[in-house]
Amino acid sequence: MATRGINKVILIGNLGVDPETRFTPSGVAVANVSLATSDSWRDKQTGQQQERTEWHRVVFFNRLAEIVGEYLRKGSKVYVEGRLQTRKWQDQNGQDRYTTEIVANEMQMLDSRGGGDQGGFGGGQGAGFQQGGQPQGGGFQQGGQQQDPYAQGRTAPSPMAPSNQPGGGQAPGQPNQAPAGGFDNSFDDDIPF
Amino acid sequence: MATRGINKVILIGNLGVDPETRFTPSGVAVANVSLATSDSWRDKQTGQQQERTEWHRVVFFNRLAEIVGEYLRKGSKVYVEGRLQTRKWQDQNGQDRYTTEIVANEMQMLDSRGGGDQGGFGGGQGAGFQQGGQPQGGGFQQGGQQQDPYAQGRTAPSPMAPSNQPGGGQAPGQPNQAPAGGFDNSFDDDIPF
Amino acid sequence: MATRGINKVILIGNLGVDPETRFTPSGVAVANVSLATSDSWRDKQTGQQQERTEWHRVVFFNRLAEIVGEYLRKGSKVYVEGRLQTRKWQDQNGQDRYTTEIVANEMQMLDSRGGGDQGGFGGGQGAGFQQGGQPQGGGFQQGGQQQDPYAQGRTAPSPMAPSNQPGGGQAPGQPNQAPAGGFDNSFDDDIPF
Amino acid sequence: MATRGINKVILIGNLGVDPETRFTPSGVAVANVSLATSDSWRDKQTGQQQERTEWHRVVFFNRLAEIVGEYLRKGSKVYVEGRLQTRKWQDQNGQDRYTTEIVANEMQMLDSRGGGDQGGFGGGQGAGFQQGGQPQGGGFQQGGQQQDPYAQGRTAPSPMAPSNQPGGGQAPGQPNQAPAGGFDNSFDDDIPF
DNA sequence: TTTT
DNA sequence: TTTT
Repeated sequence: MATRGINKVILIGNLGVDPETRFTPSGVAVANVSLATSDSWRDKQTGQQQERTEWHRVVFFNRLAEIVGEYLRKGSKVYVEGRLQTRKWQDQNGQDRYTTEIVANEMQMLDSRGGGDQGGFGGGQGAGFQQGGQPQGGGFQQGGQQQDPYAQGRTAPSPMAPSNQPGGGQAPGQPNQAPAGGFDNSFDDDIPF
Repeated sequence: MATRGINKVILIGNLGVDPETRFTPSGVAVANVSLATSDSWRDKQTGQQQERTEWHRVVFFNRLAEIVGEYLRKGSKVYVEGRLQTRKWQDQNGQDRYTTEIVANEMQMLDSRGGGDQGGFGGGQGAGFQQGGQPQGGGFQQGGQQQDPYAQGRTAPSPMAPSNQPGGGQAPGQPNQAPAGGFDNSFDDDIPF
Repeated sequence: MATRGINKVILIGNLGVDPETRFTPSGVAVANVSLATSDSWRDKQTGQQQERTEWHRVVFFNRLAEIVGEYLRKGSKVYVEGRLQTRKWQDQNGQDRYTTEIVANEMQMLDSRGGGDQGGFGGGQGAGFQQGGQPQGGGFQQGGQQQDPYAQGRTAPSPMAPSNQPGGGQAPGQPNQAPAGGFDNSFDDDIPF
Repeated sequence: MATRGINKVILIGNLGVDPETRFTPSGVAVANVSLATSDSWRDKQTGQQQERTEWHRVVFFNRLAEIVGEYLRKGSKVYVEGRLQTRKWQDQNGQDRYTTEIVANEMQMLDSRGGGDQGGFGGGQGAGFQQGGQPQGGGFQQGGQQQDPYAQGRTAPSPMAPSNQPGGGQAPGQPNQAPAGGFDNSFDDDIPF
């Protein structure tokens, strides 16, 4: 009921890839999104126009995750409100790694027609959705240490849906959209997202 | 002048340790702070009271950094507004690592007497400070890849801010963020902050 | 379930007077608060230090209202998050008037000991509270036109708890904390709050 | 330089009418905009779908005002960040009136093609603009009491106070907010904006 | 009407 | 590592 301190993030940006939606074993929908925000400014020294893009890893749960999976696409412009959360996980060498995500509790689509590079969007201009309770996701994401380095942005299971199978990849039969097994992911050992 | 997208963070929390303030070779003040925000809620299943603390790495530049270094202490309660920024750096194995920070552009002290466990605070209740321009810090923090795993929260130079201490850390006179050879930091190889 | 557009206000300030808490006929707790935020800056022309205080009318409902009534006092420092809402009402000449309020959905006490000029505060430093659902207050505040010019900050019934008594003043027997009947309020006919 | 307290508003909505841009006698550009945000929810009692639109009066100064005047149109979808400010003015009976506005310091266009019902928009998807200093507008809007009831929503009827009167409105060519002599404005005596 |  |  109570909250001590404020932890609030507000983003407006575009999806870098299609959302990855999956379900936890307990049936909770989870969607991961990579969101770009860009700053541009003129360098005072050189007078050059500068631009930097910041990529944000955003996680949605429950109904919000389903809406994200259904309506958002690569390129979609969205408003996201949420809170910062840093997860700890271990890479394949057993070393601790940290990934900071925005756990969304509100989302608004800012495109007229879904914005992405794919059609079939049913929403209008600026449809918005909220998520009630705090600590979403059935608590499984509050977890401390996770053994799974795989994450959004790769064709690999997400850390949000950890699976400790040795050979890497997704155990068959799991309600996960990620492609299964047998692929070499050694190239991205250190990539947190 | 222009900004595409919104990237905004609002935090109210307490400092976990005293701020680390230093100056870049070009004379820009930089302060690092570790800020805790806590959520508490009652678990619906067990009825148990739950609490989770989230730690945020916050970076201040210029005048804001000086104020932080002067007035904030471990335990201080502050309001911080800023933007999210993920830095890439390499650990000693040459592997890419990422650290997400809040680059502050506004700060307000929310203690009556500095709040920390140390006295000597000159501020009153709720003194506030803002920072004008965007991309602060002379641009050096916009950098892409950094070689330096050292960070705030350790008695070691931060990647943001090399310090010239003799006994380990940064070699004197080295105007860069690279780790100075010869000191043992193996204990924190994987700690991004 | 859906929201179109974003309407968000974030305030940190001090109460100008004790909160006014009352209950609607249907039993919903309502608290009104007058919150001050101040800007200070140096005038570029004259070099003079300038200060301006902005007063905000904040409304709390349900549990949040009860907490406000119990723990906040004149002088208390609080964080408030909510949405803007403009109410229309009619003055005694039947002319339309408008009052803009912040309908709070989150509140955090930022004092160590309640901060106000009155004791008996049970909270600690930074106790926080949220309110779940949107459109709070049982919907009665969504109302269009209200006949009641009385408002917070006066010893008079609030527009939030409208009562259409002809002679002005509070009808006896209503579950309202405001002082009842027989007082002259003609002097503030045009004051919206 | 300092700010005591936080006074922040974040809106995403659509313009109800074309912006009204003008210049103060000292040459400061000022743009007024009426922005709609809508909430929709399902009534718990009746199960009926409910919707409410909130209208916000937003003021832009300087460069931001010029951009608004040039690129925004009725229907445009925008992100606005600013602070709340309540102005006091007197109606023709000498009675004090109050109008609450959002003084914008950041604006982002969220349409692909300006969104409004008029073409000619040069911006892309999500062009953003900020305004540096605080107290914008040359200080004239910080004023305490203003004698001038004229505001946005005249020359062009505001959605808040629509009046399609032919003879009313602002005298043409008058590039300021001062009351135009000898014109009948009795019809909107009580309209604060 | 607050706060510094 | 903070705070309650």
